[in-house]
Amino acid sequence: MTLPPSEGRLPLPPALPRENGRPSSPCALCAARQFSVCAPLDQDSQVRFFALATTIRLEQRRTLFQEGDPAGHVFNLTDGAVSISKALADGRRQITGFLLPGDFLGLQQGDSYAYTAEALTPIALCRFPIEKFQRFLSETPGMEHRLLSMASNELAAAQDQMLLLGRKTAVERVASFLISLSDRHAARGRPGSPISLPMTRGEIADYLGLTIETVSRAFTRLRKEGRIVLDTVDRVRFPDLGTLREIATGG
Amino acid sequence: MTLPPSEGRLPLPPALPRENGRPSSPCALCAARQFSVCAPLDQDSQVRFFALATTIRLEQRRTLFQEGDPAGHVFNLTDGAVSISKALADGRRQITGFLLPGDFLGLQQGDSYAYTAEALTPIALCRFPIEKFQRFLSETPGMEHRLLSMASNELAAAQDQMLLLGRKTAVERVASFLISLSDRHAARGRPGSPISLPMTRGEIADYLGLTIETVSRAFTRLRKEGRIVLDTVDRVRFPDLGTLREIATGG
DNA sequence: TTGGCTCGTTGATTCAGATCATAGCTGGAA
DNA sequence: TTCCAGCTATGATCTGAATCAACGAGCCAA
Repeated sequence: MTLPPSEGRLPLPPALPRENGRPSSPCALCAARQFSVCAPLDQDSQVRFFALATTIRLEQRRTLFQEGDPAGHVFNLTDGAVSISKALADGRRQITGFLLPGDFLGLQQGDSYAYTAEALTPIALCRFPIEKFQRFLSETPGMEHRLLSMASNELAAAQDQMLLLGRKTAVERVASFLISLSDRHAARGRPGSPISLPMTRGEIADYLGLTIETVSRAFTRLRKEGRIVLDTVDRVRFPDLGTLREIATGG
Repeated sequence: MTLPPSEGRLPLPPALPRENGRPSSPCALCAARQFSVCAPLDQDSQVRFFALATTIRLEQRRTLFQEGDPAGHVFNLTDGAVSISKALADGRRQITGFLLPGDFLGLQQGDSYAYTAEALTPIALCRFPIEKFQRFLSETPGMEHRLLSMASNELAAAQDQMLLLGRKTAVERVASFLISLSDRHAARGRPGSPISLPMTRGEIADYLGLTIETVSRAFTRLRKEGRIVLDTVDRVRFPDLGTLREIATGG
């Protein structure tokens, strides 16, 4: 699966004077900023915050960190898409979330990561040493509030996903997945249709608690019933979001 | 299902001078305090915090609030057990969590509750008007930090539950459920075995994404294999937590 | 150009859990 | 004490999704 370089995704920020170092503040150029943890910071705080960060890039399919690794950093995704997942000893895997620019990773209790994070596309992130991040949190009014608000949203999304995994049929799951991706694009001010799918059918299956074959059959059925149009295998249009939303919610 | 009054649960706090009003500070007597959002507060802050609260009791099987209700309050559970759930239009229901004393409810974005909360047993709670609670949060250092830490824990638990719902077999789900209840009891300094189950088989089924019959069969199988002992239908002993834990994690 | 990957789709068959049906148990009400 | 309603357990059957299998398309490397 190859993504068109300039379609359906936020552009990578332009190369910076001290890429992989500590440029003064490229935040002004960061397309993810307004959706990130750093959104409420004033100019001065933003500079202080960014000074703690190292900007990182990672190629598609690479692992950012693994479940069980000692947790030394937290991350703010600025470009690309990431999956976070947990696995059982025998290899069964559940993807618990797909992250988009502005999403935050690594917030954990304890001293090791509770899940694995992998790049679905080439990604860019701000990486913060966890102690510096914690200190900044406690010194900067509004930051914990912002993180709490983001965590609340994540918790609500997690509950929706539990309803999906526990009680929805295969077609309802796929419809819900597409709707929620579309909504997240729209919430970031980008078109909700068409959207590109940066993940494979196998990754969608691991997210929805299904197999590859069942996901494929659900796509086929939605396509034959006219609920979706597959321009390519990784590009979906929604002729009738309303009906799709009804399917997704079991209406 | 009747729970023995003084076994397996924290005792209800003794009747207070102004029950259902605003007593000065019974927090000293509150068995849930050290596990609650209020744990890190000093004596003075605790009194100010409690002054915002109304103490509430609710009978078994009553609804505290419903998905979609306008959200005016947040709650701190001090005694008993609560289920939180979401439902689809046709009645399919997913219980997303069982809350124990010290757990916090109602934290939500937007102006309505995103889930339904029901009393599994007679319960006692501290109820806070949401604006007063928010104001206290912003005025009291450490409170948002504490809530963020609680939300992180909930998020980690939610991810575990997604792995369960997406990828575990029926027996693994029931074993995981029992282990996690046992662990939560132990974390509160109470015995991890035997434990009482304040919920019906139907509620366990709605929590595990199964049917009543499948939950019942899984209990029977675990019992016949010697992994659990059912003293009564709502009281479980664990002769071998190690093996049960292995079953739960797919080992 | 060819060969060998991976990925996605589709068909045939199997199976874990859902559904349907029945019966025993328990606790509260009369 | 009896009765009844709700809960739990268990057997029989059904079914949605998993598994097993085959194949075509796209892509890269030789």
